[in-house]
Amino acid sequence: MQKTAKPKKTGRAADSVEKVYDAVKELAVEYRFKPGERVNEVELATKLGVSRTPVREALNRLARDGFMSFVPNRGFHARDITPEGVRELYELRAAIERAAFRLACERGTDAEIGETIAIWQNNSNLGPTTDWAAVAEADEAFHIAIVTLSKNGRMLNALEGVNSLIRFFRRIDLESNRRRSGTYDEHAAIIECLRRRDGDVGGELIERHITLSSAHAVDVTKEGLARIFFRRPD
Amino acid sequence: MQKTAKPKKTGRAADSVEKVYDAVKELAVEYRFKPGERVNEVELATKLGVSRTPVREALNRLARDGFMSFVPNRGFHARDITPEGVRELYELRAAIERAAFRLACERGTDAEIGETIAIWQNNSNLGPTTDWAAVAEADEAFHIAIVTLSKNGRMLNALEGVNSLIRFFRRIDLESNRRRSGTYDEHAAIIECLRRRDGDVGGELIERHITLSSAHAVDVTKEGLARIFFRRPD
DNA sequence: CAATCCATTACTGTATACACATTGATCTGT
DNA sequence: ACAGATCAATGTGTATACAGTAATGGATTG
Repeated sequence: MQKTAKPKKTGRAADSVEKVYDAVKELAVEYRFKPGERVNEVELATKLGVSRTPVREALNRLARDGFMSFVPNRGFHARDITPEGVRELYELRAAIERAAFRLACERGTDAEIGETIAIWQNNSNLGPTTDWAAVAEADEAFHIAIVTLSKNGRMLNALEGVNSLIRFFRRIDLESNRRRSGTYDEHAAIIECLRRRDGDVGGELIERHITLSSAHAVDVTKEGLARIFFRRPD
Repeated sequence: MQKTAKPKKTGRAADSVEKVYDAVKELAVEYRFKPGERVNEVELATKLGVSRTPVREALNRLARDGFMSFVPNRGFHARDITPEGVRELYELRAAIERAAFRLACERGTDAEIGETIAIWQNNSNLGPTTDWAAVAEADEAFHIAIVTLSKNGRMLNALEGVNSLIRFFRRIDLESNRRRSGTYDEHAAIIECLRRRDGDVGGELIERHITLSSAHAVDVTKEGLARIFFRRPD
């Protein structure tokens, strides 16, 4: 009997909430829900092959993550999309990453810093490409790597939450002409500060690096709206 | 028929989750659950007069807030208490407040800044007191007021989450001799920077102000442990 | 024709039932 | 006495039922 073929004969799933959470989070990250739209629990439950109970538990989690708003007797509604919201997220990200960079310079071992630099050098060898999803993924990984060096799991956790909330916009931002050019040099300068363990200068650099993106909040929001409403429903 | 006596004749509560969330969060904030202890769903549900369904929904929210950890098939467990965890929270708080202070200096109107200063002056007129809960509350309000001026709701939200996670320790910290003395002067210096809209200097001050507390993480954790395990069960 | 009212439909909120997993105490063989 | 097996008791995970609330659409009225 193959293991992957059948989900075993298990009478109980026992991890439905996690599965629903991951699936719905993915939908929410990509704005598959229209902004402000009510999320129908039975529909979602049916589509995912579970009952409403685990769906509601997952939605409660997602609400605390910032992906859903909840109105009593009116259920869960997908997050909105506004320039202010995007700007605020970028500003929070900048705050976390600046502080984390300074801690990383204090706490990262030589080996860890060297490893981080090596990974960046490999990833930046992508050369010219049009796979923006891959570029965005590498960018996110770069920033995560630095915050990991801060040895502050709470900051890392908070950053991951923010990242999932802005991922949709970050991709748009990186695709735009404005950011494409500068990103490499900015990362290079940040990496150089990390090598020198210059937390003050590097912290300022990374803060500005991110703030530059927050300045485009209006543009990426417009483009995001277009993608949400013009894409094929699939 | 009195209104408060009976919860009306309503057949459905319709806000059980909110009530449970608030009640259990209060317990978690004050460490009424022993660190790591499994939270018994039926027991909690019975005590609160509801069924397990809203209890589990509330616990799922609290898990995302950082008050509970969740292990499949083993339910929800109360958060741990460790010096590293406390330190990490203070560091995250410092990161948010520093950035928010700079934004507050840019974005707060003269009226808002004046109002914030006035509130602080009033609150600092408490004089010598031993009502540490009130002192801690005023302290938290002071910091919240500044972050509010940043006009960044996401930062404010994140800070409120962190605040609820460290409130237990903050009170201990403020009660200790170490912090009691310096706090007033530090706040005064920060307020003066806000008046001058000096975001850079004030940001550094507030960051250091908070980092000073993070340096006591080990001490407040020890004292916290003692209070958790030695207090009367009530 | 527009606005309002009302009945019907659709959806949410909570309780309960039951299957499965874990836990821990008792038993067994050595 | 003790490590491992066994089994009952406890507790979690999900589905379902039902009560109550909002949303919808058509009839009614000005």
